[in-house]
Amino acid sequence: MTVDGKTKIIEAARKIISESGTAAATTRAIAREAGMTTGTIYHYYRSKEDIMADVVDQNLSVSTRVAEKIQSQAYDYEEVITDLLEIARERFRKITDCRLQFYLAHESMMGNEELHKIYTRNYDDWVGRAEVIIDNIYGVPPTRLNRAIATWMIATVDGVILQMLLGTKMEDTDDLMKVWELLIREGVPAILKAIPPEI
Amino acid sequence: MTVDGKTKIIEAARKIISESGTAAATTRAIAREAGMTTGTIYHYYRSKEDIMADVVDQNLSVSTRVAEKIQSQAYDYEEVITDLLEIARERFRKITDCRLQFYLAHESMMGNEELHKIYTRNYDDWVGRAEVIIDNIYGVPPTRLNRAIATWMIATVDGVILQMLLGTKMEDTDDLMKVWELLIREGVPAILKAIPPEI
Amino acid sequence: MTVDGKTKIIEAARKIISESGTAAATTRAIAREAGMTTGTIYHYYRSKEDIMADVVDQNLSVSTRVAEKIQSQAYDYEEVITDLLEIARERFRKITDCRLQFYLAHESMMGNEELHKIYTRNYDDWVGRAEVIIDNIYGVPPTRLNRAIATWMIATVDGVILQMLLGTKMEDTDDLMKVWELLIREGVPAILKAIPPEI
Amino acid sequence: MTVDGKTKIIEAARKIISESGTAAATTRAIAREAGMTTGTIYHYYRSKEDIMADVVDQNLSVSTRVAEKIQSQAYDYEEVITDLLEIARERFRKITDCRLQFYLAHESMMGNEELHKIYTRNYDDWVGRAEVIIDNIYGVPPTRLNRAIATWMIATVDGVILQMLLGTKMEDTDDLMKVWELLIREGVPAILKAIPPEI
DNA sequence: TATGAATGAGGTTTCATTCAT
DNA sequence: AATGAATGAAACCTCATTCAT
Repeated sequence: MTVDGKTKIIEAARKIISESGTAAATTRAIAREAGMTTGTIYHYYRSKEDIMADVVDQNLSVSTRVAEKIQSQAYDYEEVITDLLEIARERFRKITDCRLQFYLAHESMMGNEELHKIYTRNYDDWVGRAEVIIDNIYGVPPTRLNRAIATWMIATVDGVILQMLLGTKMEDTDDLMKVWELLIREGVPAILKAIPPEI
Repeated sequence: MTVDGKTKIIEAARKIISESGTAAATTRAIAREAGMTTGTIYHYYRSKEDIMADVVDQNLSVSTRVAEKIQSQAYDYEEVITDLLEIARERFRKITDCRLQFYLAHESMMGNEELHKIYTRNYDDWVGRAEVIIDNIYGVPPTRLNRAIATWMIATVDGVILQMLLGTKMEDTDDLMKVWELLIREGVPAILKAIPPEI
Repeated sequence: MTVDGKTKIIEAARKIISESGTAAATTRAIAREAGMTTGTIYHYYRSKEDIMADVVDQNLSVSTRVAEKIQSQAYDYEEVITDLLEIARERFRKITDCRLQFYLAHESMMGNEELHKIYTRNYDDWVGRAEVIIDNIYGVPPTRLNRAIATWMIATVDGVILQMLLGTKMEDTDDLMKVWELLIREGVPAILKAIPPEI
Repeated sequence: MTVDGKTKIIEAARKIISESGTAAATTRAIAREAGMTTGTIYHYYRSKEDIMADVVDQNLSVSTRVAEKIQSQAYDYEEVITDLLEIARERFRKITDCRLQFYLAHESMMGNEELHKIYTRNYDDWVGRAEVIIDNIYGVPPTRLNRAIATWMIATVDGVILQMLLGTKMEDTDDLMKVWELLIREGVPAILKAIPPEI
């Protein structure tokens, strides 16, 4: 079964962006990588923007699928912790996909309305899920700060990935994972316990 | 006292990038904003890359100055906490500068070698300082994970700012600040206490 | 009875040009409008130029049919006048067809050799017919200027239509028609009478 | 004194359009004709459309100047007739400029709003002037049809030029001019006289 | 110091046309 | 007959950089 044109184009674009950055992902380069001419690209897509939209879509759909996995289960403490660890490990491993994600974030910031909507929706979704998790697994009544805590939890992984992408010499991933686990197991409960009841 | 050429150019570039992103920062645009012509720019800088390097340098030096302030004091617990809170509040407030920083980070990620070096050096520096702080204020003997913890602390603020820049509907800053304080005061100590001594 | 391919193509091309101009009449657009693919078009026509030639041919053949109607009658003054009025009224009404005609004229003007030949032939024909009419209905012996007069008569209607197509705020069509009638009934005879016999 | 860039570009564009049609007036062709590179063109103009706008402007301003010449005088019959003859003769002679004018008319029809406004304004202006002339030189009281007559007078010259541009084998210009003169001197008065007073 | 015209490589996009199926 | 993927030349346009003045 031959791979169809759109797939080839998206794969090529992903590869180039991951390896050489956005600037290198010109239509000509994508065409070359995909083994076709620029003309052919426009047989499948109406503009470069459309190509990028598809690249994003595919990329975010992966992230979302991971997130969905969690919610579909009952909130068993150990299982959820394991999943949260897995999510981080997964993202650290597929640093390539993250690169794409940051490209898209950048585009979104630059005024791409379409992407902006997608991102707003997605972060809202992710933070919402994290909040539900916090509400349910720590065995304490929900507080007004739970959503802010959820925001920090999502943010913290993004921040680490940002550093990875920036190429900082980082502690080996194992140490980072250990701290992530400690943060979930010890840090968050400690924070929750410290929140005064009147809030 | 007349402002010299280099300064005018850097200021112009900063303004354009902050307001409209790196893509808008063409030599022509910078020249216009700086009140000179493209030709003149090349009297002060040999290439656009050199300009960008200076923009980053200046920008990061501001962040570094803030960080230095902390280290220059004795490690009084309350004072350091206050400073850490202030750093976050400051960054949330000056979201514009963060924008600039993020744009440059993007550039760096996407293959700009010069920027890459600068960023690597800076994050190394910041994480190092954070580590020293952790080593000193919590009254527990340093562990092998302290550097990883420092990494997460730097990362977490970056991640929140990323969400701000993406325009996500966020909790109000007050809540975010409260959680940040709780993380420093309660979360980190809890993590440190939980680290088994053999590590 | 199924409509054959060529007809479908020509109809599609006519529709597109009338509504959106020649620039919009790409092979892809024509194919879509005709309910076929670009490939199929090349079963019926060897090139786009051939398509355009047929479009013009059909369009002009309509105009010519109108013109022929006149000549096939005896030169009864009232009848001819009525017909001349009808021709103008008809053209003012079917402004859409004129649009097509004007677009094609533009193409011809701008270097399309094929179209150029067709137009030359057609105007020659029309002016010839107009000349015969002038020779016959006004009851004066033909003069050397009759052909030039015929040229102006053809031209004058074209010019008014040009203004209509340009969207100029025009007098209502009734007034224009009255003047056209006066021109035929009074203007032309006056001109003919004034031509000195020695010409 | 060296000719400046804009002038060179406009001259080049005019030359190409006049000689080879719009389709031939690509940016590359204009650049080559003007003795510069495409890049330089964009130093002076922001888009091809802007170039064309200047081409139009210059062109129409010539026509307008001619029209203005008439109105500034008292309405002496012989003088006005001479001027009207001169306008037609002038336009027939400078057929090159007319070519440009028709290009612009076409663009206007194709949806160029800017041009559309210019054309509407100009034709309004021209017809207005023609009406004033008719009102004043024929020594008959103005009728309701005078504006329609003015419209036809403007249109008729346009129509003849259209035929010229289409490359029809035309009567020699002398004959056409004679008929134009007869139309002004004999045709129009005859029409005016025939208009029933109640209108 | 400063100018700004000029360059030229490379960007995205369009489109008539071909050809294996 | 018909498809539609593929081609490739050419369109408009951008921009860092150079250079005579």
